[in-house]
Amino acid sequence: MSISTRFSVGIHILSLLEVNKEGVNTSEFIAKSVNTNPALIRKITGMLRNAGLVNVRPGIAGATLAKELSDITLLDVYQAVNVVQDKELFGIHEQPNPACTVGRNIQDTIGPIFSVAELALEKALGVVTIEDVVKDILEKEKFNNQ
Amino acid sequence: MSISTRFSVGIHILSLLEVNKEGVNTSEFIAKSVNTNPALIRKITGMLRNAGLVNVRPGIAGATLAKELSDITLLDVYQAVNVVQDKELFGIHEQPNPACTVGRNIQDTIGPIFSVAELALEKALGVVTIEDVVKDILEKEKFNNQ
DNA sequence: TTTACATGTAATAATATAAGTTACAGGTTG
DNA sequence: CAACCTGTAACTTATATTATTACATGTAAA
Ligand code: FES
Ligand code: FES
Repeated sequence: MSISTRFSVGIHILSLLEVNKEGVNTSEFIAKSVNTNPALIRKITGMLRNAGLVNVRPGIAGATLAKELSDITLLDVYQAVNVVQDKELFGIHEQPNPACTVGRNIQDTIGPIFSVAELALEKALGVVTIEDVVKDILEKEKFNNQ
Repeated sequence: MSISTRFSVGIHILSLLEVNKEGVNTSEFIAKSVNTNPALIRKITGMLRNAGLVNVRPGIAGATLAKELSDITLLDVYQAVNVVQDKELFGIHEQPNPACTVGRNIQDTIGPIFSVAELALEKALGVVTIEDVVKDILEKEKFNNQ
């Protein structure tokens, strides 16, 4: 099992909006860059818009960033594209046997532990910004062209 | 999307082996406790055995713990039941466009970042043992019976 | 205002994984 | 040998992802 690529695609889109900020970033253009189809890009862009991360409107070609690069964390993107519902990173088996000591307590015991782990993950995503990502991309690019 | 319940079921099984250590924990017995079917329990028990966490052998009824409770972390279980391949918690879109600055660098940039987040998650799981889980279950049990 | 084009969105299909179920081969014990 | 259990494969069902197609709606320029 892996977390949906909507997350990495979301990061990709935002990075592209910065790197290609002089151009017009239509869903078709972005789709070619990501190597998928425009409808999926529009769906994800819509999610990013709902989260206040990009500007995009019906009929008007191209999306633009709605916030400073340094103000968008990977956690923002993670939450925006809705790959994991809150407190549901780990699935917990439903309806364990209430007649069993373990069964009637396991969910309440495991739940908070899983939440701590989930928060640790989110914290790690929260300290990285799209600015960091773009800088790293441009550095790698420079290095490869030497 | 959620990580497979094999993880929570694995924790459930190990906890049950301790709480019911006086009894014979056959796959059928465990299945009733977890509220699923015996074949799935045998599959997961087999994974726990491969990871050296339980003793279980063909023809012999019942599984037992193969290590001290305090020596089994949730990370051990997480890895044993194979819910997430190493370095693959986050899916990354394949074949981004190599003709694009972002496309030809995004994977190498995102990969390490995702690894850090994944390690943060695993670290959080590594500090909790099955002993902690069992203790909490028994505490909750005592509290509910007051 | 009409034409061209972009976004929003729904419907559909293909693919992958999880989880439930059934069946049976093979091991162990009495 | 008989009863019982584990290991495992096959099949089914359910669910989520991703790709694809289609079209309504919005915008702007000719
Ligand atoms: S239902 Fe008893 S251990 Fe989960
Ligand atoms: S931004 Fe991902 S391929 Fe160009």
